[in-house]
Amino acid sequence: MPELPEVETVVRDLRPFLVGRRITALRMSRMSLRRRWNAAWQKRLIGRRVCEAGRRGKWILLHLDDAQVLVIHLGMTGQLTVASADQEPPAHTHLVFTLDRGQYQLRFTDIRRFGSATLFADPIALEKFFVEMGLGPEPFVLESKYLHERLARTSRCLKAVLLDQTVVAGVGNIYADESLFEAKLPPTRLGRQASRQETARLRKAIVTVLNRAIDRRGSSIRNYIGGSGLKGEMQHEFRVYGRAGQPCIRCQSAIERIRLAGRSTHYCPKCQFTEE
DNA sequence: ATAGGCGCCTGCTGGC
DNA sequence: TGCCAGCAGGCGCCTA
Repeated sequence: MPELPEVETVVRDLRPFLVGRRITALRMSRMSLRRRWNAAWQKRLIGRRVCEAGRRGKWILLHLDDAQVLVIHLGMTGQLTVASADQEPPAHTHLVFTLDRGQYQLRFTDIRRFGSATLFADPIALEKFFVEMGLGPEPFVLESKYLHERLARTSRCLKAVLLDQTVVAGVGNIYADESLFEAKLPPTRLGRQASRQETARLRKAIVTVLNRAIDRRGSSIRNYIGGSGLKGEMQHEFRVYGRAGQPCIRCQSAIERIRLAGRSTHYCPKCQFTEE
């Protein structure tokens, strides 16, 4: 579910509630998450104060006062929220952090359990983790020259490349489709067939689409909610995602849906295939 | 080395 | 009404 705009919204929502707060207790479910939660981490977290909330790609970073970093990935159905302790946590809540005197809780809920929670000793260990997985640059500092180099050496289609977190961090299935529409490029075009001009258009489109989605607090299709429990509004402004059969907003052609890179892919068969 | 496919999970929807 | 297939915003691992 959550791509960069949703994760950014969660972080922005959580920041004022979390920064300066101390973790005084931690309760966890027996269900394992994708990256298995280590029971020994409990001891390392109690008594720590949150000093910063950040994001890298789709990863949420909670920096603690002793340099440890609690890293959370929302997978497909993850929710990270701060809520009053007197309201019952929803089903599938796997981690509950009591804050300060217990009036508020930080909760990690994840129906499908594709998400994860990991604790790193310090920012250096975290950086090593990102380097080892080859996490690509943030879209907002993505350079067209770099993107063109990455595209030039692959025979995968543009859709597959955009989903690859080692090329650019944070784009997922929705915003890949929306970015390709914005750039007027076919999702099926091979990476190495993309010209410099098209690459520049694509880079710009990604930034435009992600910023618009952040302004709308992300997309809530089924499970997504922000850090304060509020839904996003971007789903009302999709131009291709989930619009198969409906008219293109630019040329009225029916939006098509195919399977690409194992994912449902939406595009306009006319204006994304017309040479600029 | 690269690219495609499957598995991991649960819940919901639509067709029969 | 009930059942079952198919689908869902992600990623890691395996194989060819």
